[in-house]
Amino acid sequence: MARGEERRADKRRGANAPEGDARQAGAANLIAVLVAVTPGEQGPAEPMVLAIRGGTTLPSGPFQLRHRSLQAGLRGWVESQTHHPLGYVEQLYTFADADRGADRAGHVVSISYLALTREGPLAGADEPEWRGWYEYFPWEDRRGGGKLVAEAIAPRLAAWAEAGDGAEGDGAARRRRAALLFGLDGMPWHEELALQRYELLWEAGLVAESRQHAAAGPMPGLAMVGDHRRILATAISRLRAKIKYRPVVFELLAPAFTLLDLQRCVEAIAGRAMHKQNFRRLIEQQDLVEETGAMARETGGRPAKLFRFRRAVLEERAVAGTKVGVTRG
Amino acid sequence: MARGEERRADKRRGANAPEGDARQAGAANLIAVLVAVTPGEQGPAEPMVLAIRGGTTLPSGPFQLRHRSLQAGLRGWVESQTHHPLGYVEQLYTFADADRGADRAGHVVSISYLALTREGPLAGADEPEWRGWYEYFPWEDRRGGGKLVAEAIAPRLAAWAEAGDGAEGDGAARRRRAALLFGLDGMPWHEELALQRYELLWEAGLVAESRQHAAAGPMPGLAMVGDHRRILATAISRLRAKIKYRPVVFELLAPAFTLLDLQRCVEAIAGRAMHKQNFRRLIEQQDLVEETGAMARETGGRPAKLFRFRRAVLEERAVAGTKVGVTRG
DNA sequence: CCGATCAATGCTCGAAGGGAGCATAAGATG
DNA sequence: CATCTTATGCTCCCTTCGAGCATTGATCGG
Repeated sequence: MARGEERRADKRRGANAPEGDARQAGAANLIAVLVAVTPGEQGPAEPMVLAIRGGTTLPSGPFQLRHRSLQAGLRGWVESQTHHPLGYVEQLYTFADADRGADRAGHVVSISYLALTREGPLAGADEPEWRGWYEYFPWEDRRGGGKLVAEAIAPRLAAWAEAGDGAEGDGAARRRRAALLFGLDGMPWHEELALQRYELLWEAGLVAESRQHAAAGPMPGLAMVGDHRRILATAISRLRAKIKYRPVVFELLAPAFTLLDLQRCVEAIAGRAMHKQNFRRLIEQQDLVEETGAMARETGGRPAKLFRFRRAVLEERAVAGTKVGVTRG
Repeated sequence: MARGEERRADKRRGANAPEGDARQAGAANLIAVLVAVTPGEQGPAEPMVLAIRGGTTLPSGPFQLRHRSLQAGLRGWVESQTHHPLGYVEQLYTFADADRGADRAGHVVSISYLALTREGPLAGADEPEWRGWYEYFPWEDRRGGGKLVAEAIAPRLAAWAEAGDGAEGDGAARRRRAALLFGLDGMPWHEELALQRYELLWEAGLVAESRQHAAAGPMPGLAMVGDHRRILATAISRLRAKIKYRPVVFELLAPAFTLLDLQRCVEAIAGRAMHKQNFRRLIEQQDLVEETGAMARETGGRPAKLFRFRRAVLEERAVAGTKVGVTRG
C-alpha cells in the first residue's frame, strides 16, 4: 500500500536530482489549504478554498528563521498574503520537490497544512479569493447524484482500463481500481477517497496536470500550479475523514446555527446528501450542541431552533465526531 | 483542538529563535520509527522498535540532494545505519526544532516516518537493537490489566490536578483530562491516545523529558534523546488507530500464521487482550485471510490451521481493517 | 489406556447502532 | 383556507458486536 503510494508519487514528480550528491537538502516551504463553507441561502452550502493568482495557486511561503514554529510560520504567511486569520490548523503532508526554484540547486521540502475558518474579507497582492472546491473537483460533489462520474468519467476510465489490457498494465486490475474508487459496478462511493481518485485520474491522463494526456483531453475541473491540486485533494480527503470522528465542522459554522445549517455544511464537505431525521438523531444523541433559546425564522418553513456548539465536548470526550451517515434523503 | 496542540507544542520546545530573522530555514532531517513484533513462544507477542545508541535514539539522517524522494532518503539512511530493509512506510509528522545542531544557525525540519517490518539481523556503527515499546511506555501495555495506571499513575495525576487547583491551571479541567486519557473514574481506555497520554505526563512533569519534574521523580519507562520518545508515542498512536481500519498487521507477521498468532500480534500493538471467538469471527467475515492448507502442531493444544494474508484485499476494498474488538479475553 | 489441560472452533443470545420511512407540527404564501 | 416548506418525533428492522456456552483434537503425567 505504502509502496504503491511511493511508486505512484515517484512517477508523478520526476526523480531528476543529480545522483550521488551528498549535500544536504535545504529550504522548507509552507503551503496552506484554507477552507471555509459558504452557507448558501435556502439551498446547499458550498465548501470554499482560498486561492491566489487567479485560482491557480495555494497560498504559501518559505519557513523562516524568525518563525517560532511551523504553525506560527504558516499563520504569518497566510495572514500577510491574505489578511485573513487562521482558526483550526492541522498538518497534512510533507513532500520534497526536486529543485523547483531554479536559483537554489536543491530540493525544496514543502509542508502542507489544512486550516478551517469562516469566510471573511480578503486583501493582498496576489489576488486572494475564495473558490469552490468543486470547481477543481466537479466529480467529488455527489449531492445531486453522481451523473458526472456515470456519464463522463466512467467511460473514459473504461477506455483507460482497455488500453492497459495489452501492455504491462493489466486491464482487469485497472478496472477493479477504478470501480473501487469511483463506485462503479454497484460499488459504494467513499467520499474520503478524493485523493486516490485524483491520483487515478492523473495516472489515466485525465487531468491537465498529468504527465501525458489522454487523447480526448482532460476532465472538467480547474487545474492548479504544480502539485497544488493534489494537495487540495489531500486536504479534502483528510477533512472528509476527520469530520466523521472529530467535531471540526463547527469551526466552519457561525456561532449559532440550525440543525439544517449544520447538515448542509457537513453535506457540502462530504459531497453527498444525508437523511435528515437520522442526522438530527446523531447530533443530538452525541450532545454535541445545545439550544441557544432563540429561533431562526427565515427558514422558509417552520421556524427552527438555534443551536451552538458545546465546546465542552472537546475536553469531555476523546472521540466524538459528526458520524456522517449516508442516504440520499 | 489544534490550537491546544500548538500551544502545548510551543510550550514543549522553546521558542528561542532570533526574532525578525528573515533568512530561510534549511536542513531537513529524516527520522524513522521502525516497528516489528516478536512472536513470543507460547505467550504474548512483543512490539519492538529499532533504536540506536543504547536504546536512547531513533535512527535518522539528513535528507540529501542525491535522494530521489523523502521515502527513498529514509530507506537509504535506515538501511545504511541498521542494514535492515524497510517494508511498509508511512509519514508521521513534520516538526521544526530551533537549531539543535549548533554549527548551522537555523531550524532543522524533521520529518518522521513509521515503518513496519519483521525482525531481522542488525548491523551498524551505532549499536542498532530492537527494544520493546513498553520499555518506553510501560503504562501502554494493559494486556495484564491496568495495574500500573491504577496504582502508580492515577495518584500522581491526582496530585498534579490538585496542584492546579489554586493556580491558573483549573484542577477540575486537569482531572477531567486525566480521567479521559487514562480511563480513570470508570471511563473507557482508548489505546490510540498514547500520544496524548505522553503529552499529559510531560506537562505534569512525570517523565524524564519534562521541562520541570514533579517532586517524586519521573514515571517508570526509558527516556530518549530530544523529542524521540514523543515521536515514538506518535507512531504508537498512529499504528494503533490504523490497525483498526487497514490491514497493516500482516506486514508484521510471518507469511503463514495461525489466527492466534494474528490475535497476539494485534494485542501486542493495541496493548490489550481481546475476545478470541469474536476476533476470529471478525477476521473471517472480512475475508482477510485464506487457509494455506497446512496445520501448526506446536500450539500446545489442538492443532491450528495456518493462514496467509489475502493480498488481493488491498485492491479489492477501500477500507478493510482488523477492527480490533475489546474485552479482556 | 485414562483423565486433565490447553487450544481450536462452532454457535447462540441480546443490546446498540444506524438506515428508512411515516406522521405531525408550525410558519409562509396566495 | 389550501398548499408548500421545513422542523421534529417516533417506529421498524437489520447488522454489528460484546459475551458466553459447548465441543473437538492434541499433548502429557500417571
